[in-house]
Amino acid sequence: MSPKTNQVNINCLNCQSRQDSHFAELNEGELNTLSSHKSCVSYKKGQTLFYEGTRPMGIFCINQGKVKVFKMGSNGREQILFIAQPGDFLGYRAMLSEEFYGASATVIEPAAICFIPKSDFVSILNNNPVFFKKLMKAVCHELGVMEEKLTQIAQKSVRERLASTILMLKETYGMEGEGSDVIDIALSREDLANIVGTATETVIRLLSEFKSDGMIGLERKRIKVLDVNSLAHEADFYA
Amino acid sequence: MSPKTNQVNINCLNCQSRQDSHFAELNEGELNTLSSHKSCVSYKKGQTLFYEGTRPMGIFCINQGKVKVFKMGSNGREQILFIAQPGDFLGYRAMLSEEFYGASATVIEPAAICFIPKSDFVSILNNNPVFFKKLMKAVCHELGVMEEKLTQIAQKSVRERLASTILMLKETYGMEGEGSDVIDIALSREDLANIVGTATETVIRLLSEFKSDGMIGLERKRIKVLDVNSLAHEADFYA
DNA sequence: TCAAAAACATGACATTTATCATATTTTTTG
DNA sequence: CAAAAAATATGATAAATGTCATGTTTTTGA
Repeated sequence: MSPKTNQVNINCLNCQSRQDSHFAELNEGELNTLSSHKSCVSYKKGQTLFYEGTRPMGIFCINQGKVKVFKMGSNGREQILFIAQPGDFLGYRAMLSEEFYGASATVIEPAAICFIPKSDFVSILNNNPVFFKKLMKAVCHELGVMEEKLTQIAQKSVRERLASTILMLKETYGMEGEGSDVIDIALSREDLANIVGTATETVIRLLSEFKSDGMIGLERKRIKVLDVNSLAHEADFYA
Repeated sequence: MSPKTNQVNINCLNCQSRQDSHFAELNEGELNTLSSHKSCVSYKKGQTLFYEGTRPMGIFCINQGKVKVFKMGSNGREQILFIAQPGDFLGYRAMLSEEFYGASATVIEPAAICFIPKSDFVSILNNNPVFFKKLMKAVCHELGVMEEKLTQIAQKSVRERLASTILMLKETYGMEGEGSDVIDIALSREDLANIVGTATETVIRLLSEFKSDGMIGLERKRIKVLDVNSLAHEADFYA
């Protein structure tokens, strides 16, 4: 209808991000099925893929960009559960447990994201036991990761959690080769606070301290990790 | 060898707890396979089923009793992830993700627990897609529950979390009918603190306050919920 | 490009919660 | 049963962090 949609054309067969995804080992037939049934859309920063409390109709597969997945607390603050990047699936947990979405997903860096209808995804799941097992393994791993995060939030100080989060972000989203010490996400201080589970002001203050101590550099929004060892020390034991 | 073992004989076919477990709908053949391969042991309070960091060799299925599953923090305090009861499986998450145990499991109320070797469990999983799907659904649900817990710990005050935990314990472990307001677990104040994620002294103080305010009663270790509404109010919004 | 909005930053202060000390009660065990 | 150990309880205090206020810088959008 509209003269210009934000629809984009991505074929699963040639998808660069597929190698990093659970779809890596699907056969050509399955990939063609996916390609012909899915829809692909480009999103701007701030657009929301799905909202907590709504019913999942399929899964999202990220081709490009980054997406924050978060729950809204009763105080109105977001708790960011993880940040998805190319190759990641979104929304399959709620779909497979047949529940409403337990979290919302909002784009934080311009993205291209494919949507695969529930029926197609489930049909692949039913016909490909290897894929099913791989996904099961992934969910079980995720659960372990979440239990670890829970323990960290429950037991570590904000200072320790921030140091630990910076190191994690560097590992997960650090650039390749040259400048690998720069965290390559445009994260606001507020988002960072919502990962760590603290107030925005506290993050700002602690970042200043870490900078004064020479552990990190701050250029605009980008955080540069200067001293991994000191940060690791801050992260490990009670301050 | 030993003149008197703590071995017990439980047949899956007649197991009362099976109705509450993921094994509820296995067929007779599968149940017989389970029964002939598993071993069943009775445990006293304080005994440990498995330790964080070790390799899973199978799954534990609880017939009787209660077990706390926890991670040890770097400060030496336990973070209790959940409390398992009859019908619950333990250790399948790490087994299916092919990782070491991410948590330890220790008996908190005298228990009878069956151990099913990995190969038997996996073989049922491979031959029974319905069971596999059910388990997948359960893991996905668990993940959602864990994400909710994470958000609560990150965003709510200790007071709110304690009120919320008391209500949860009443729901999950409350007795039937008469006296359904009594939480039927022998939880030490320390264990309770390790669920809530706070210091033992803080739990003791807050329990005293809740008691003064008439929201709960304390008889020995048992907590009696007297005013659900007030507790819910304490749990929901910032104190 | 410029104005408005959003994000970032810093100070002052209040509050929650952890920690340490110590006393009392309950439970365990020889 | 008595002694020892563990759990519970309470007070005093300090530290960490949240909240509110306000100013500055950066980003956004017309």
